[in-house]
Amino acid sequence: MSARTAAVRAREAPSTRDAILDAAERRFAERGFAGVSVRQITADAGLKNQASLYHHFRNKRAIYEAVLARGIAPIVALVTGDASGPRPVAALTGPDLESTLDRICDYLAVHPHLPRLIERAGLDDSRYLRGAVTRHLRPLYAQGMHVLASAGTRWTAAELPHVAAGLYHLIFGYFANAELLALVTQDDPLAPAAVAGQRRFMKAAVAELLGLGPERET
Amino acid sequence: MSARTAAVRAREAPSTRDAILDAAERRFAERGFAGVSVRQITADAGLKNQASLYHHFRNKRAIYEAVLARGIAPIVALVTGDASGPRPVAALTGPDLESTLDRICDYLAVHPHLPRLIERAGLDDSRYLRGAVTRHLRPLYAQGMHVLASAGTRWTAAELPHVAAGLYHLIFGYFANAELLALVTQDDPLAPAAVAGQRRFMKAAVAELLGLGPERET
Amino acid sequence: MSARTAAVRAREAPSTRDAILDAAERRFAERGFAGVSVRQITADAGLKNQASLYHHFRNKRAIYEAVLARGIAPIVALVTGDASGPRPVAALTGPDLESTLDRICDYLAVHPHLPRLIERAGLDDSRYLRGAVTRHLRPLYAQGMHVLASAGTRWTAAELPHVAAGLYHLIFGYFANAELLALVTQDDPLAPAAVAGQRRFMKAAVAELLGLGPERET
Amino acid sequence: MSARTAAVRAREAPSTRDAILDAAERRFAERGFAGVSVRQITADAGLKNQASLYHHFRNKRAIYEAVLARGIAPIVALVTGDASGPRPVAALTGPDLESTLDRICDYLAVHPHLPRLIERAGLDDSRYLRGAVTRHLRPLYAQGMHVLASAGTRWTAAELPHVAAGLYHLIFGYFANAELLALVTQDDPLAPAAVAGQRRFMKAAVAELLGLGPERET
DNA sequence: GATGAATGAGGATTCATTCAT
DNA sequence: AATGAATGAATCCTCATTCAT
Repeated sequence: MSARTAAVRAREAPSTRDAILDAAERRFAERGFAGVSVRQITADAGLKNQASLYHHFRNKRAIYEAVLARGIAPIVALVTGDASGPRPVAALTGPDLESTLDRICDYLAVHPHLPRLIERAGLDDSRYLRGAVTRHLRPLYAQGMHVLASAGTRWTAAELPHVAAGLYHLIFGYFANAELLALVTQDDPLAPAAVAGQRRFMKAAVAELLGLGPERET
Repeated sequence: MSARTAAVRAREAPSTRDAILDAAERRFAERGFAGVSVRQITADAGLKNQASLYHHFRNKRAIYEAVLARGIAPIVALVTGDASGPRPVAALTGPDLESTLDRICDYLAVHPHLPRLIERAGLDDSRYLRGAVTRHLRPLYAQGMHVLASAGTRWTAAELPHVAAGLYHLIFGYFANAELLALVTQDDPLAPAAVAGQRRFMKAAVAELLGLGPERET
Repeated sequence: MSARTAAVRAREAPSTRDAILDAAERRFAERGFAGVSVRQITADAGLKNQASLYHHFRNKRAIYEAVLARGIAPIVALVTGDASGPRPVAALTGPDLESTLDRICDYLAVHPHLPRLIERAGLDDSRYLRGAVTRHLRPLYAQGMHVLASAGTRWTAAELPHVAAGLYHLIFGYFANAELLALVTQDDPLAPAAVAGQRRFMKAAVAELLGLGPERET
Repeated sequence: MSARTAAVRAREAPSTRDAILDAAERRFAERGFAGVSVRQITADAGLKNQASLYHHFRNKRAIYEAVLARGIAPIVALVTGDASGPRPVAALTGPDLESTLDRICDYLAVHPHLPRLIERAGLDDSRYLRGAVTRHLRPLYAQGMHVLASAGTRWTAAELPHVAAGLYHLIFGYFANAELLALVTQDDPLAPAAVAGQRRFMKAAVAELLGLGPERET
């Protein structure tokens, strides 16, 4: 049932449920959980009545969690290299590093409200997302730490969490704060040229921080 | 009378207005603008009634803006070196860099909800904080860009905005997301040891990114 | 379904919406827009909660406007003779005049809060009812002027607006101010005898003012 | 004390108390008792704080009643011929009628918000102005009835109240509803020409209704 | 699966009023 | 006489949710 339903769903048009999630994702990213009303979501989803929404989700929080889960999953997959196995040590050391960063950058540039949503969730009172954290973020973190440790950077074990957090903010912060950045720089941070610039900077910075960049090898 | 009153006010009683701002600052940092009710703020501020609050602020947004202004100012001062003049090129190049980062780190570690508040504001629908941005953040950004440009880093002019954003996220992200980090790492990121670690990492990372670190001089 | 539903609605249950309008009409007539609280209206309408009301009307003003529209329409119809065409010149000249005044008098005596409501609306800050005026009152006025002009009274064109206003106040004022009148005269102005008296006076006065009364012909 | 205080007050500048009454009079006329806030009144009166107002009036209602009393008195005086004695039978019969109507018309044209205020008070829930009615309006009414009765009109005793009410509405309605009239006719009803027209119409109508007009003498 | 109606709780804000200064 | 601050109650309206259809 689960598999078949999913398959059917994937094919079969925006399916209301997805329309709700789409609308909610955009809204939650822009205004946060408390700043979005169920009414807005249903309206955006093309429903005429809020009651319809409760056919698909138990309550507002359930929508939020579904949005979060659906948004985080592909990003996690991006980092772990889609194969959710524990293999991708290379992803952070060899030439794979570059392609991983490229994929992340591509994805975030196209879905800038996802990092925004996630960053916001991180800032929110943590008891509201304990679930998502333990389910998605902690494994990701654990793996990242493992990779970092076995990659032979120059950082001590005690420093690794700081490195990890730093990389995370470096990469996600740009896209998450695109709107603010636009306001400050008066330039569109998601324009192709700007994204290209960010990609270059990001790669260089990551390489340098990890002590693996080409510049350091000379 | 006016002068004395002001002086008295500055010293003694939290003056209601400050109590409101204090309460609001904490709440807004934790839950965001939409997530905080005026009722909560007044209660936290020790007022018996919401109406009292409106004697000091026109509306909820005015409180928010006052909180933001009050919170951003000292941080801006920290970066610019208190003297708001255009002098602090050295702050990012010479030995002053270290002390500036130290001061920032110290301040953020003691007031971790301020970076959280600011980061949140950055994520919020920008039209709600256009004021704060143009008043506080843009000047700060302009100065940062100026300093970066004259500091002789290896980055091109086009890359500088990315560098600036990166530094910002690197430094503020850690403290802003302390609670999330605690959840993920199961360790207190604001414990002295952790802060010390972050300080070391931060300095090293900044030095490296700016191409001014001791390692790069060889 | 739509047609049948409408038909059903028209017959049975006060349909909530009408209950709201009924309650609001009475209240607004008694106390004016500002003097009535939404709470009172919902309570009078038999609703348990104010929120229910907002399912039928966008806000308090929308209720007010609906009440006004619903209240003015039949009165306009009364004056224009139901057929909203431009025919009713006779209504003010021939024997129809008497019957028109009779119908108006009958209607106002049964719904005394309608003239009260309308008079109140006229006194209120005009920007709040510009809509109702241009939609209902101006056409009515235009038609009245047309009839008056073609009725061959002794008044000049410049005097006609004053005549029209005078007739309006003469006819509606009595019923609108019934409560005040009761207080002053210590008699019920809506008692059958009193209404009959008013009917006689009204007819005589109108006839005289228009120069069409039987007394003047002798 | 009363006499001297009054004398002093009359001389001595707008005296706050009068400023409050002036502001309240305008506001109450425009929006009615419930539609005016104490804040607005104090602001209009040039006071910086609502508390100041309570130095001069016990509460909002006291202001309203003072405004009403102050506003009605001169109008009553106008009708009764200033000498508040029971003499003015002539005022409605002889040549004095014209001059009385002239004085009323002059006064109302200059103070159009007074009839508006009074008409509004008449429409309001009567229990709020029972005081004003019994103190000011009932005596006026009684006297009017007396005059009418002894003036020898063609109306029967039973019809006289209707005549009185009709005259009242005829005369006061025009000025009270000036704003509405302006909206409907798209002309300023208080412009000199319009007032002159109203004066002519009013005199003619009153004369006719009382059966005393020059036309009727033939 | 979708909708219209209803509802209790709570949202921000304003009300008239009082008190100490 | 005037003001700043405080307050309980009320304002209009929106919240998320449920139920019958």
